[in-house]
Amino acid sequence: MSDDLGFLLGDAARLLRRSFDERARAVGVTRPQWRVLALLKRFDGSAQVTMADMLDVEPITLGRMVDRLQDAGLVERRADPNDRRTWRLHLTAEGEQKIEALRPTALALFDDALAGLDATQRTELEAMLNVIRANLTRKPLEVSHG
Amino acid sequence: MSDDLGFLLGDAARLLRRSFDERARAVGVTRPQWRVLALLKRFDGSAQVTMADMLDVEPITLGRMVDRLQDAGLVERRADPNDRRTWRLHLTAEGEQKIEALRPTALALFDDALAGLDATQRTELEAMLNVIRANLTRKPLEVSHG
DNA sequence: TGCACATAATAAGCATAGCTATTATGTGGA
DNA sequence: TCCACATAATAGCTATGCTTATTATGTGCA
Repeated sequence: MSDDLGFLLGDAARLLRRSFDERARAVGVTRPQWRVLALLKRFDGSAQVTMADMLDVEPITLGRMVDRLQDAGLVERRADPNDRRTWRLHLTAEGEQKIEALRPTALALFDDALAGLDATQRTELEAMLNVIRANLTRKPLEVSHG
Repeated sequence: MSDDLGFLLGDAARLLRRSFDERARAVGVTRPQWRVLALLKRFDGSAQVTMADMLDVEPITLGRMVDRLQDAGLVERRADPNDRRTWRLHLTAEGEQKIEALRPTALALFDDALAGLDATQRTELEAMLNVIRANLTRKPLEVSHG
């Protein structure tokens, strides 16, 4: 029954998020927030629309997350000197600390989640999830199949 | 990098939900709602707490979903004759129709999502996701690893 | 009987995430 | 120059899903 795969995927993802949140609560950052921080560490100074695109999330969704991250003092919005519409996002020192603080938590979680799967299986799983992600990611409609 | 697996899983699940919602919007049911309806078809008359348990969701989360499903006329709450605390949930005729209407949509979605994975890979994927789910599902603490 | 505890459901509050609509600003063409 | 259109961000609405707290009801024990 290939239906089960859809349910399974949703279940596994929800459990992963729940487990992350449980462990990370003390640090005060959720998994999606952590994703934003981690991406920002690599691409400091990105515009919101760029970040939203990289995370494959709607701009408004990212905007709300940035609201909260800014309230928490982890991220800063700075005006773009060339385009008054855009905000440039920057990690604060506190934001960087959060990322470091969460690293062991995240590693432990993935360790627990993937217990019982050997290296080969993990590689295969990663490949298959990449296929699914690619299949479902919004693409230019050239690839239409209708 | 096993970190990527965690992100990937979340991404794939989010994309799956988004894609389902896009396709199912015309029918007016979301993926989680569909899950409730589908489970109810198999276990008509279940109490809310039982349903929440089967879906591995908090009772309040299910309660809200039932609120909306009831408003939409797809589900009915009927009093339990033996226990005045509990509600028994029942599919309405309209609810059953929704399930039927969504079946081809769901099948097409899973087809698209899993395109490029052969039967063997799908079986493996299912097995691995089951392992992950089992690893993360709340269990009695006998299985402690601390 | 009556009190302690458990259980079913709900309430309030927050975070993620989507949709449509709106506002402000940038840009290209007549 | 000015108008049409595009783009960046936000607002309001809805739905999941979690946490803690509360209400109503059931049950076991003294």
